[in-house]
Amino acid sequence: MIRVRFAPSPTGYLHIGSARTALFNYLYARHVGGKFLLRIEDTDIARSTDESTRSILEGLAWLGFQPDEEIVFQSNNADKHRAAALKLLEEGKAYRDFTPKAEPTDKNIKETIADRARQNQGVKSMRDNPFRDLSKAESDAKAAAGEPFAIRLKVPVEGKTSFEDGVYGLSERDYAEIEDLVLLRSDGHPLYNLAVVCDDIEMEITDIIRGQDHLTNTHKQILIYEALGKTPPRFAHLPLILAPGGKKLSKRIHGEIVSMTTYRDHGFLAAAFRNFLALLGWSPKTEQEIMTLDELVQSFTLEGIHRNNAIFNFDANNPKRWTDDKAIWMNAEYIRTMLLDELLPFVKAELKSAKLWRDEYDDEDKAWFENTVNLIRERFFTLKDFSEQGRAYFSEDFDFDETAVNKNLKKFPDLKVWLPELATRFESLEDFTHDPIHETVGNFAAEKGAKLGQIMNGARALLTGLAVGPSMLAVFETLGKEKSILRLKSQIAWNL
RNA sequence: GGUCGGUUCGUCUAGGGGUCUAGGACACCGCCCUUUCACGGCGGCGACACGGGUUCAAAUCCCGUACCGACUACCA
Repeated sequence: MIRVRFAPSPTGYLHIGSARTALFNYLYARHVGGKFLLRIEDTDIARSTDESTRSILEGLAWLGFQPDEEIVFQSNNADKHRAAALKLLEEGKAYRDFTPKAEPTDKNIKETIADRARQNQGVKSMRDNPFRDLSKAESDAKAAAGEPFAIRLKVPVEGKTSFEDGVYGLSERDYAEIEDLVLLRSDGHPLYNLAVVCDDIEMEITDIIRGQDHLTNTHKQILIYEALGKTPPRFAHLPLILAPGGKKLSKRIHGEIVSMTTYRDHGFLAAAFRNFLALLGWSPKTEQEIMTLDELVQSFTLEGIHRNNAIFNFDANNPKRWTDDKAIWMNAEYIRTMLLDELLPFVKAELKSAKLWRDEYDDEDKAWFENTVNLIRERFFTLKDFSEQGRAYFSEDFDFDETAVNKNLKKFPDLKVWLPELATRFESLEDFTHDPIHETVGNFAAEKGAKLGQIMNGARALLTGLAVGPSMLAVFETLGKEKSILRLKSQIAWNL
């Protein structure tokens, strides 16, 4: 039985890269008929928060990835991790390091590490720790005397680790490049690499699919597996999702754009976003791009995953491009092509949250509601559009777009009397449907010596507040005789 | 600095020695449709990082360079 896990650390909301990692794990598990598990890696007490855990769970739920077994919280296993470290110490595969803990500097931590690595270049061996070969008696004595110590893995002097990565192929690393990593902090807290390995063993994980940033960690973890006498699982590393310019996509620099909840809150359909995410770093190798979850599951293989990083394209300074163009397009594609019945609940929820929902839409006005949604969805990009651009269809209280008013109304002052006049013509219309409306407006335009478009667009501005939208005949019909007349006569837009 | 990885249109990608004058999608531009448009149809722009090899033949294999990224913590 194949068992995979998604293991986020709760130090923020669900990141777009993590979401994709979760997606790929999920697709892989489903594809091979295995299990998809979830583990919260909350061992960094200083940075982990319950709030983050909730946010991550919420994001996963939105995307539709429910774990197949109970969620594992890594912090609950700290005792087991400690025991493993002690066992390795006992067996002589690890040692106590009595070197005093270095005080953290306030400088950028990444830079500090790189600087130190540069300085140590060619000078420091990975095996020159003075406590590495301390006799057991001496080590025990110091420990008994209460001297604080960390426990480090005793990496062999000669040899190399190697594994076959499911995406990157054969990966080898000389022991000389790997430090004697710390397993247990001097305050007794187990560290990441140890915790991960122990938990993956405990959870019987067979395949680890995670970000490429863990590629080099893998060698350290394999060393731990070996020390523990366990066979390592299979590994597959995913290329990263970067920001425009090829830089790391971070919440600190890029803000809410990297958070999954942002997409939900901006009217994205989970199915559309999931589809978009799947195509970032993976390809079905066909020309089909719109794929249902089932289709994704069916065609998902590790071979389709790329080795090069993908860029999540967006422009923070351009509201129209606040997120990746293709993601927006895909959402629009879903909105206008999915089964209407599947879309309706989402529209209902959106209207409810905008206080535009009326219970009649579920009852006597059901047909009207469905037709209207079907009519206006053609040009919409997100669910938000139903309550914003589409507001005039559901409420009398809507705004007039400035360009619509200027371009289609004020530019033709005659319309100020013509449109109310057209409304009067409508009053005598028995059958307020496509053909009679068409005839009435056509005759009216001819009478006035105006172009049909001039009348139609003026009416559009008055009836919908916008310069764009569906065919006006459909709009008249949808809004109905009463509202059409009322809005044509209204002088509000003229006084703006 | 070291180790490792990567490099096909602006972006996501197909391709893995000949079928490549490099295919698709998004974006952009133009035309058509038309009462508007953000729909639809048609078309256009646009890429194999660079330099050496190997080969009859290289986007595809090898080497080097450049650039980008990851790791190099008693973070995860």
